[in-house]
Amino acid sequence: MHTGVSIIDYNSIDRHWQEEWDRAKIFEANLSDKPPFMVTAAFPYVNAPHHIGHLRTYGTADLLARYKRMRGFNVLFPMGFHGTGTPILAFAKRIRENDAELINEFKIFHIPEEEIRKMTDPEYIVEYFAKEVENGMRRTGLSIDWRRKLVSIEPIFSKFIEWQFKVLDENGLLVRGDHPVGWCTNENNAVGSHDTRHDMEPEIEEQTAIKFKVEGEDASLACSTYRPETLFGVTNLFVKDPAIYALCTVNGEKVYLAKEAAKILKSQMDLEIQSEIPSSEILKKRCVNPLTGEAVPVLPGFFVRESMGTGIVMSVPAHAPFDYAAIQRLEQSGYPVHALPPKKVIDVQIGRSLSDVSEGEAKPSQTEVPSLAYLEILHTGPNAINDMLEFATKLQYREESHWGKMAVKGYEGMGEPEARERITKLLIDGNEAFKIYIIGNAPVVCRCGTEAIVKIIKGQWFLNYGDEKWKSAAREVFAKMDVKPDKLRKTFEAAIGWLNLRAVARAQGLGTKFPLDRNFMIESLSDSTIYMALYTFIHHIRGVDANKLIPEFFDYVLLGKGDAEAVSKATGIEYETVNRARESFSYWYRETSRHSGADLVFNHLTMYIFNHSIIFGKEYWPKHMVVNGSVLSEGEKMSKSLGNIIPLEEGIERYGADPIRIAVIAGADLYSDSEFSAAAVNGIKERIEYLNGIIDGIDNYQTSELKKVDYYLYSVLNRKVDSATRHMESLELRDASTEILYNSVIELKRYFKRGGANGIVIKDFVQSVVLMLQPFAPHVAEELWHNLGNGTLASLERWPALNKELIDEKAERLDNLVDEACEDIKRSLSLMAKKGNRAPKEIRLIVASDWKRDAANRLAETRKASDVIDAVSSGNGGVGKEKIADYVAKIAKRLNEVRRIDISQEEEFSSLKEAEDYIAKECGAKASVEKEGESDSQRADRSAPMKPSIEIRF
RNA sequence: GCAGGGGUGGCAGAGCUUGGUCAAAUGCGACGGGUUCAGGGCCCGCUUCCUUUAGUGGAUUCGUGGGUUCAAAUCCCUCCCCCUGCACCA
Repeated sequence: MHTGVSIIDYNSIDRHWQEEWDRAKIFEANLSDKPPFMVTAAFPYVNAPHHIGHLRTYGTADLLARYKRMRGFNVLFPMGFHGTGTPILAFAKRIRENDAELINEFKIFHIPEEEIRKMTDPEYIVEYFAKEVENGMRRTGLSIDWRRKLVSIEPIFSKFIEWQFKVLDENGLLVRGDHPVGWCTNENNAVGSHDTRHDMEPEIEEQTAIKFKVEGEDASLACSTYRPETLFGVTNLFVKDPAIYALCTVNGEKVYLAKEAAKILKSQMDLEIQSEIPSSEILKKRCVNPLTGEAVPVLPGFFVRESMGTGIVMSVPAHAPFDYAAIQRLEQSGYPVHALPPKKVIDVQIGRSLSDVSEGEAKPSQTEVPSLAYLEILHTGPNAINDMLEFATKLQYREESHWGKMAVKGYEGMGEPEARERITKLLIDGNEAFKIYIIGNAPVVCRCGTEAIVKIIKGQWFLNYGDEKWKSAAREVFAKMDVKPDKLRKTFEAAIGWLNLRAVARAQGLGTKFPLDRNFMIESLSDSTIYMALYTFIHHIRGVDANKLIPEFFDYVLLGKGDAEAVSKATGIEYETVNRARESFSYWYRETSRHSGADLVFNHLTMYIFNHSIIFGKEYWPKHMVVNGSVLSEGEKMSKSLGNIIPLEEGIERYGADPIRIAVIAGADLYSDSEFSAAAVNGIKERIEYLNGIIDGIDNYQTSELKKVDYYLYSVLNRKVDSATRHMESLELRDASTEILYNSVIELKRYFKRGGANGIVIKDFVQSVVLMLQPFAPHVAEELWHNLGNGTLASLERWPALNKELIDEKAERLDNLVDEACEDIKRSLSLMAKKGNRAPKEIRLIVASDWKRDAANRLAETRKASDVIDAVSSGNGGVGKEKIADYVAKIAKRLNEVRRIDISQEEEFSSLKEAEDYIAKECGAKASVEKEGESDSQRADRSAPMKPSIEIRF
C-alpha cells in the first residue's frame, strides 16, 4: 500500500537536475524550424543579492518559458544585469565613507567583509552582485540561456544604446527645454528620493504668484496661491510677522517677497534681492487687487511661512478657514484690522460629502461665510487648533472644487477648475502673475542635511513622449498586443496618453554617454527600453571589438538596411557574424513576451512600447506583455529596513527551490501580491510528498480491468488537463497550480477511498500531473518523472494532451451521486441525532423507477402535467395512474427546476451498489441499495431520479 | 487634485465581461465530533438568523443611497472609503 507521504531532500534533487540540465545544455536556444518564443524579464539592478520577492517576476517568466517549451515552441529565455545610473555610484561612496547602516544591511545577505571593502569601486559592485544574482537564478532552476548574458555598462551595450539614440534623434524626438527638479543647494545636485533622508520623493507643485500693486509705490506684493479664482474674495493680504522681507527685481520688475522665499525662488527665475525690509513696514502698505481694483490692507497671519511660496498670501476669509480664523483672532486681540468684509465667490452645498450633514443632522446656521459654516458643521470655530483648521480647509477645498459653482459676474455657474484655468491664464497673459514651483511635501531634506528646493534646469535634454505621432504609433503597437492581466489595458492606455517629456541626460552615473552632449550620461530607464533585442545576437559578437559596432551594423541587423557584405566591409566584422546576427534577430524577435512587476507599468513598460513603435518594423513589435504583483512577507512589502527579507539562497536552502517557486509564483493571482509564509510552503510540500509517496509505492498496485472508479479518474484527469491548460494559457497561475497540485491530490485520495487500486490508471494519472507540474516545480517534476521509470527529461516533454473522449460526464455525475447520497444520509442522521436518536443500524437506499425519469423528461419538454400523466400511464402498465399523477403533480410544483435526466434506474442502481461498502464506512452503518418496484420499503415512493430515497433503521 | 485599481461572510480571496443554477468557490481560522493515551497529523461535520420529530422551508445579506428588471454581489447613476502612480527614481 502507498505510504502517502515521504520525505524529499529538495536541495540534493535541485543540484542534481540543475547539473543534468547544464550538461545537456537544454536551455541554450538556437535557430530551428520550430516557431520561436522569446521571454524576457526586466533585468535586475545589481546592488544587492536577490530575496525571494524577486522570484515573482523571474519565476513567472521562467514558468511561461517552460510551459511554451512543452507546447512545442523553440523558447529563448535570456538574462542580463542593470548597473546604470547613480545608485551604485552612491553606494560606492557610502562604502568609502564606511556607512554603518549600509554595511549592516549587507549582513542580511551574509556578504563577506573583504568583499564589502572592495566595493569602493562601483564596477566591482556590479560585477560582484551580478555574479550573486546569477547564482541565485541558477539555484532557482530558471531555464536561462546564459550564453547571452549582458551588462548595461559594458561597451557593446553602450554602442547599441548610442545607435538607439541616433535613431530617436533622427526622428526628431530629442528636444531641449527648461525643467523643474528637486535640488540641493549644498551639493549642487538634483535630488531624487534615494538622495533624501527617509527616501522622500520631492513633490514639485505649481503655484501662481499674483502681483498686488502697492499704493503709491512702483512695486508689488507677490502672493502665492493654489486658487487664483478666489481672487474676487480677497479682503486683505497676510504676511508673517515678525520676519524679514525683501524688495527684489523679478524679471526687471520690483516685487516684495519674504527674504527666505526670495532665496529659494532665485533658482527658478531671474531674481535679485535689492534691499531688506522688516515685516512691520510691509504691514503699513495697502495693495490693489489686480482683478477687482479694490485696495486691501496687509495683516499679520499666524500661519504664514516665510519659505513657502512667496511668503505672502492673499486672504479669502469666505473660502479659507485659516484666513477667517486669523482675522477673527486679530479682531479679538484688538488689532486694527480694516479688512474688507468676507465675500462669497463660490456656491456649494456645504458638507454634502459628510453623512450627518447630508442626512440633515447638522446644518450650518448660515451659508454666507462658507468657511465659518464648515467650521460650524465640524463643531468648532475660529479658535480651533491648526489640525482642525487644516481639516476644514481640505473639506471645503474638496467640496468647492468638486461641486462648487462660481458666483461672480462673468463666471456665474462655472465649475471651479475651469474658472481657475481661465483666471490664471488671464493673469499671466496680463503680466499680473507668474508661476512658481514649490516642494509640496516640504521639508524634504537631502542626505547632506540641506533642505531641498525647486530649481529650474535650463536647456535640459528630453525624450519627447508627448509627440503626437509617437503616441499614436505607441497606441498602434499596444492595440495589437496581448496583455496579462487584461484589466491593465486601460492603465496602459492612460499611461501612453500621460507620458510626456522625459529628461534623459544626467550629470553623473554609470552607463552610456549621451551622444549629443558627451558631458552627460543617458538616464537609466531610457537606456533599457529596447535592449532585449541585443540578446538575440549578442553571443555572436562577443569577440568583436566594440569600436567596430558602428551604426551601420545595427541598421542592418535590427532594421535590415543595406546588405551583409557591405556592412561587413564598412565595419570590419566578419561577414558570417553579421549575417548570423541578422538571422538571429529576425528569427527570435518575431514573438516576444515582456515581463515585469507592476511598478514598471507607468515608466519602463510604457517606454518599452513607445521605443519599439518608432524603432522597429511592425513584424518585430512586441506581442505579449505580462505584469505580475509582488511578494509580501507578514503582510508587508519586503524591505531591508523592515528586516523581513528572506534572501533567495537562504530560502532555497531552507525550503527547497520548488516549494518556494510555487509559493511565490502561484500563491496569488498574477497581478495580486502573494503572501509568503512557511505555512503555505508546508502545504505545498505536503502535496508534493503525497505524490512522491504514491509514486514510491506504485509497484504495489496491480493492473486489472477498468471499473467505474477508474473511468471516473480518467474523466477527471482529462478535465484537469483541460482546465489547467486554459489557466496556463491565460497565466492564471494560482488557479492552474490549484488544479494541478491540490485538486489532483484530492482526486487521488478520493479514488483510493472509493476502492480504486488499478496500477495503470494511477500511473497514467500521476504521469500527467507530474508533467503539468514541471513549469512550476521543475526539479521535483524531473525527479518524479525519473522515478516513474522514464529516461527522458521532463523539461523537454510535451504538455499532456487533452483526450476529450475520456471526459465522461455521466461517470462523473454517477460518482457525485454517491457523495450526494452520503451527504443526505449524514444530514438526516445529524437532524435525527438532535432529536435523541441512537446510532443507526442499517441504511437502505431505494433508486427511483424509470417511469419517474420518463415523467420528468416529458415534463421538461412539454411543461404540461396532464399530458405527461396520460402519456406515462399508457406506457407503464404496471404502475397505477394515481401514483403517477401524485408524482407528476409534486414535481410540477417546481416546473422550472425540472431537468432532463439521461441516467437510467439501472445505471444509478449499479453505481450506488458498487459503492455500498464506501457508503457504509462513511455513514457508520450497514448500507444496501435496492430498486423502487422491487423494494418493500415504506419510503420507496419518495425516491426521485438522482435522489434515492433513504430509509434508516435504528 | 489627476489617472488607474479596488471595497464580498471571522480573515484571505473567487465570482462580477455573458443578470437567475449565489447564503455566495477555495484556503485559513474558530467550534463540535472521530481516529478508541496526550499533542500533532489525518478524517467528518459546522461556522447570518429562524424553521424542520429524517435529506426541509423561509427571512435578511456582497461599502452607501437610488434606479433598470419578473429577477442584481452581478447592469446604470450617486456618494463615501481604501490602495497605487504622478516623472528624472531604479
